Amino acid sequence: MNQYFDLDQGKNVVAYVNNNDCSSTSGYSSANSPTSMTHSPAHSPETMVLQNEFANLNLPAISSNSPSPQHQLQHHMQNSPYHTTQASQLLTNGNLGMDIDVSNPNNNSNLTFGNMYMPVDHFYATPSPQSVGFPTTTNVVDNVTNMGIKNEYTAVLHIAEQPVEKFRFRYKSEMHGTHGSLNGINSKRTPKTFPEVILRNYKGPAVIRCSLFQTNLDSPHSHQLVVRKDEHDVCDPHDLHVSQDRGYVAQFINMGIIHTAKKYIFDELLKKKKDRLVFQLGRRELSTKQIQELHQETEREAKDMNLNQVRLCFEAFKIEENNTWTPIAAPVFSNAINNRKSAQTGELRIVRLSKPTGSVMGNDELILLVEKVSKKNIKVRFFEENEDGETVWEQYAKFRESDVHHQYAIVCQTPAYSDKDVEKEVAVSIELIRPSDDERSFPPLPFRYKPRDAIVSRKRRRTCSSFNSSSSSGGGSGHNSFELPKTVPQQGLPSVSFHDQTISQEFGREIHVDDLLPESCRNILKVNTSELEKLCVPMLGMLENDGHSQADSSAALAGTSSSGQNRTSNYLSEIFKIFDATRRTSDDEQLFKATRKRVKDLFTEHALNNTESNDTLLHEVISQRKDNLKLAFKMFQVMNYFKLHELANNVSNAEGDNGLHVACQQNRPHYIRPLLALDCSPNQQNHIGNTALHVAVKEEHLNCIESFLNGGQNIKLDLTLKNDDGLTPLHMAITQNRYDVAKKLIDHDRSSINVTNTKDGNNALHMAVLEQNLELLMLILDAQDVTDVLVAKNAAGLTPLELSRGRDNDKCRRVLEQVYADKLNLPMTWIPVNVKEEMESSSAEDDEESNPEAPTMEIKTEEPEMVVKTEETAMELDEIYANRQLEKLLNNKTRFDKLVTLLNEPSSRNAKLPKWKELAEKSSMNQLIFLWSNSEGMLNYIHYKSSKAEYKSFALTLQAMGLLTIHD
DNA sequence: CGGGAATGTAC
DNA sequence: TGTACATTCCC
Repeated sequence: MNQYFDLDQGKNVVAYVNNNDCSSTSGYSSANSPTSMTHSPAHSPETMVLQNEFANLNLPAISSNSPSPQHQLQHHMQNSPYHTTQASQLLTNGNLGMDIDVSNPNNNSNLTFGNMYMPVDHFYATPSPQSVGFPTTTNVVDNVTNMGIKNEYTAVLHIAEQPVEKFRFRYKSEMHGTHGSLNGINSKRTPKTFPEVILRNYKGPAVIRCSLFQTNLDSPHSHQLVVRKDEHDVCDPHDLHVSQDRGYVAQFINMGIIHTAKKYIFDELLKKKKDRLVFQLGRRELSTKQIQELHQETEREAKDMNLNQVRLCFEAFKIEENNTWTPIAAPVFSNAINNRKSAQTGELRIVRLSKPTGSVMGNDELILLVEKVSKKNIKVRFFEENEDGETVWEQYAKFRESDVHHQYAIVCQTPAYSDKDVEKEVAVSIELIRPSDDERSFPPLPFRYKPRDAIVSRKRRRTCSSFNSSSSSGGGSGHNSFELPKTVPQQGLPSVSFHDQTISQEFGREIHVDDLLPESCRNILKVNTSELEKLCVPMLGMLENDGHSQADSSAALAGTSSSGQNRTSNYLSEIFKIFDATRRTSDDEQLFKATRKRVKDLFTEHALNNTESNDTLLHEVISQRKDNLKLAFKMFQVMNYFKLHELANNVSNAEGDNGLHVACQQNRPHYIRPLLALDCSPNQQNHIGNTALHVAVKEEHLNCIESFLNGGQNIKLDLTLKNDDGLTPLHMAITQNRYDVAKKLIDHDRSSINVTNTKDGNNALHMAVLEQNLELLMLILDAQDVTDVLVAKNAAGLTPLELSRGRDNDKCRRVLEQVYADKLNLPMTWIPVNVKEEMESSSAEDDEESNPEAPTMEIKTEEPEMVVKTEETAMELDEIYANRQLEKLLNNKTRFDKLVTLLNEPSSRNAKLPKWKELAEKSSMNQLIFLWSNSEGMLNYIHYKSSKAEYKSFALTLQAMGLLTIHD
């Protein structure tokens, strides 16, 4: 009667019993319309079958089974009050007869699992001939003391493998095609595991049943637990036969969960409950009253059933000789299975932060992009843990419900950090918490609190404090080596041109200003100051009368002039005047020192008066709206002359920018080398963590980048510095898909490719993969010793290769797989000049958008050196090129078909030999020829099954035969 | 397979 | 009419 089949295709320990085919296939179907439910189940076709099938079902009273520990626990936690109440009620009522009280207001679960196997139920509810005698079964030890309250089965069901915690429930309309199955919690790609139970303490054959239950009630769930069986989804319950020789293990394989649509919840639930009751009652028809009560109960349950959470119920039965099913163990329930797609139960994840840093003071606006959350049920937790993983600090971000945007973004304000006076950045973590189930996002994202000082005092320290120190040194007592040049420069004569002087002498080398200046500017410095002054005056606005003495000038300068521009020009003019005067009387060391101090003070004073921006003269001179080379270089000259390097070195404005930042922002590369020579630090990070190089990259000012990188050997550029977005300049270049920029950076310092960003832990290679930028990918792979980059894992624990597999990123994946496979460092510049045109023409024919990685040709023309390769490399390039062409060929149906036709033609060498066979021979695949009947087979082999070597060889052979490029 | 988006429905 | 959530559809 029962049909059996092995879930595991015959070799598994258990057999699947399809015991209610009919009822289950229609169980959830929408065809099962509301109206069909009005039928009395007793007369519905499904039930008829059920009845026939289980006509002899017997539920013998298992006298006196006190609950197993598991059982007890279960009920203790879930409905113990009811259980006892119900049981005693049944006992005391004594006249229940056929009627089970299904309307017990106490609890929705009148028909709980627990109680349905209680002898009292059976005693009163199933007075069928078979039941009346209820012989104690041989396998169940009867140690009743108090019927109905203490049940005990000796046999015990044990869950050996829980189901996964999260699983996508699918609607019925989604059930075509194969989707994932409900795996065990320990399941991996290989080996897979499945929910599994073991029946212990029992001898003889038994059946283990698995069905879908609600999580809060001991009642079936309206969703369907289905197993795919020849085109049909068979609904729960699912029964598996177990026996001693199989170790009593039941593994439930290949199950899916169907999300019952709202409108069918009631119907499905009612149906399940009816079926269940009928089964328990030994298959007799239900009385009208029973049905009525079932309806009411179902209505209640359906109203607030958790549709996103289910659990599995496992039961064990013994099939008696008369084909009655006797429970032999207390039912057990799996952990909850959550609907992966629901915002209420799905995984929490922070996809991205708007910025990875904030002030210790808190209240910074932070935007989190997140996976589906519900605004009423989400928190953002900031926390800090010590080495032992103990939480030492936590705070929640502030936001309102309306700050949760469309379930996918949260705009919140950072909490203040516990210690507002930290000296260094503090690394903390951020996670999402869903209060309803205490689910957390994983992994936590790093966030850095920046010291108050970093913002405020960087401003003060760098600008003001350096000024302060200089003014406080007013006594003239040198406290700093800069201030006491042992030798006063003797060249301070008007006739001495700037380019005779050297700067950066500390470096033990000489940089001639000449070298640094653009051709066009050189003779500027030859003009004397008064001429120069004339030149700059019109640009800066009129100078005040030069009647000020040095003593009173500062008041006048700082004074009331309304425009900042004007003030600047006043200061400049004053400084220049001093400069000129000093140069004329340069012999006096004392005078030089005094003058130097005077200049410095003016410089400082000017910046301090720029209360808004804190810009220094240097900043202003560099960043004028209209670039004024003469003025700027004059400024450099002054600073150099007076040895004011420390001013240039670390003076930053309110934004934390030094002169280099400004130059890069304004795209004025000609200032970069002079500034570097003046010790303006290239590694200084402004208030958002950007170095000047970051700025140049961000603005894509190539010339600036170049100037930087060519700054000279003594300039120690640190390419590993990360800005507040957690990115190095290289990372930014990749994000911006700037091959040219990235190349310059990598050429300058290869080691910088190993740096991971602090945003998501990706390194340059990861990022190139994400950008799907093959050129960049190759560029990075080309760097020597890329092993580290290849194996580095990002925050999500993925290597670049794994990352490339994640998405539709075929090209990158293939390249990476190749590289990983044979640890061959592919040359990055892979397209030799001689094939460029060909590439261009053939790729032009490809649909452009499907070819985002199509090489950008300008890159190659811009970088002629990259295509200059040794012969050896050229070979490799050929190979790569051929591989790539072949790939294109195989992927393009039109061309593929053409090639098939072409190769089916007879060989030119031998009319009896088709071209494809010739090809196979030449590419050393003659042993495989028997596999194919024509060229198509061979091409498919090459496309999908060939080894790398075969593929390569085939590509080269095809190329040699001139067949690699086929045009439409 | 999973991810994502379009479409539908109820407030 | 707009929003959130449900359902279906699609790659």
